[in-house]
Amino acid sequence: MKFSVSEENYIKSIYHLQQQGEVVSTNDLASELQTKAASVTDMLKKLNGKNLLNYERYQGFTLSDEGTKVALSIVRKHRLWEYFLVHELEFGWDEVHDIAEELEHISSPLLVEKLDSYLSHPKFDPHGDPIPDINGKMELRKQVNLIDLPLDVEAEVSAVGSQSTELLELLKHKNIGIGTVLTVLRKFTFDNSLEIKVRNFPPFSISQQLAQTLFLKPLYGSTTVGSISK
Amino acid sequence: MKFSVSEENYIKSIYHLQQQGEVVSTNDLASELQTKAASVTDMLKKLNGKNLLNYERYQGFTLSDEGTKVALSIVRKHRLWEYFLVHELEFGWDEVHDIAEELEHISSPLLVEKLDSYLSHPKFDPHGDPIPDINGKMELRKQVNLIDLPLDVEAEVSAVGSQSTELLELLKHKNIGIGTVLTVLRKFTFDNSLEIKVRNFPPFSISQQLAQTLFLKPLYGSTTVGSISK
DNA sequence: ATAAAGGTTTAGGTTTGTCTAAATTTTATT
DNA sequence: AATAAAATTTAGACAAACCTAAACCTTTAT
Repeated sequence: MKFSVSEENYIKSIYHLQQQGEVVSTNDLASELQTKAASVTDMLKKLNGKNLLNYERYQGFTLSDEGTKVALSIVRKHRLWEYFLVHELEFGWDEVHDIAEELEHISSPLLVEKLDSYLSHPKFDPHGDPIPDINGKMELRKQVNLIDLPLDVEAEVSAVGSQSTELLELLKHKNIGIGTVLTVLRKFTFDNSLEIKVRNFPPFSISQQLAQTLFLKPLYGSTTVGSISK
Repeated sequence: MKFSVSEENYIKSIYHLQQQGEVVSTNDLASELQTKAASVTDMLKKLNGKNLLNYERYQGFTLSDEGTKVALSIVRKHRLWEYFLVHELEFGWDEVHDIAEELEHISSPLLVEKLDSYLSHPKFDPHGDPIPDINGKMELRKQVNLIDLPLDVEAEVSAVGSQSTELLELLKHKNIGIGTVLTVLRKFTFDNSLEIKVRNFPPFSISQQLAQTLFLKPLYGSTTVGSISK
């Protein structure tokens, strides 16, 4: 079955919101998509009619198994293209999101599989997010939020919680990226800022807001986890 | 300035029709785009309003300089992507047209330039068509239609006049592709069929219809030719 | 030169995806 | 438990891109 760009964007956003809290609300989706609640309701009816949603009016909604499958295939395309843009075309990891947002709607399934082979089946995109395989399965990194990382434990930055230009600019300034290995030296309760240490750099501090967007993998540990595929 | 996918498709089709005869008609464009004449008129008004056309009602139309610039940038993207699909992703040259038709609408100019560098600035796409550079300039092959090729002259197939599946299927069967070197042994006036010879194959015959779709470059000879760029 | 034929445009309508404003349902408060 | 507040849905409109049918030019043929 084929879907419009608009339908695909709704499906993908619902998927992402579901990662946070079980059920998704009309208003949350509207603000995620920069649109109005009334427009969301219209689209929900349409997607529900195609059996992509579990939807009861006024009660919130989630993706059906079928909807999840569609979402995962879009996420797969998005992350494979991001990988291509960064590792082949030499884009910066902070420049690729908008382009991948367009490329993810190219419809050829054969293209996706050829791209995947060409890139040697990467498991994670340049932001550290896992790339679903053709059946929707992906590796799950045992990730810890930097806020929760114990003192003096070495860990590798594996994902960032947002793609905003502002965040990526700050990370670039502080020389932090996917793969950076660091340890927390001190935590200050006054403002929840952290003093951290990166190899070859003097210690420096980062704010609570920044720490909350960084996810790390304590050195060693990764598991494969199932998902929808029927 | 940004254009919708629909606008871009109209611009590209007008460009291609102009390659054949000077001025383009509403009906020709409608049949090229598989749509109705009335829809074409609607879009013509829109494109004319954006100064992309030279248009007088009932009198046919052509692309303005600005319109030509837009067309060339779309053609550039289409042909670069085709090159990528065939030479990097290992698609067959007969499988890439529809995918490139989608990819050509991805808007990032930086992406196009990075792709061009990545591919080492190719001058011709897998069908033998020239790829415009960033200023719209492209090489022009001194091409001869197979019908017009003199007897016993060695020439290399450099372009095919259509992308129809039927044609490509037949070419595959006869082992003819871009780069194939052949000579014409005889011409039969009864049905205008040709007896041709390809190295390492016994001579075989091809029909007038097929010969008309093949363009060749007599061995050696290519020129750079200017185009819109102001 | 004029009528028929053919091509083009206009008029009015449809679908998709959006919107505002009003109505309805749920939730939160007292 | 009743009502105020907040969230959601419905109703009615709009723009883009398409359509059919009718009107309008241009070309062609007699």
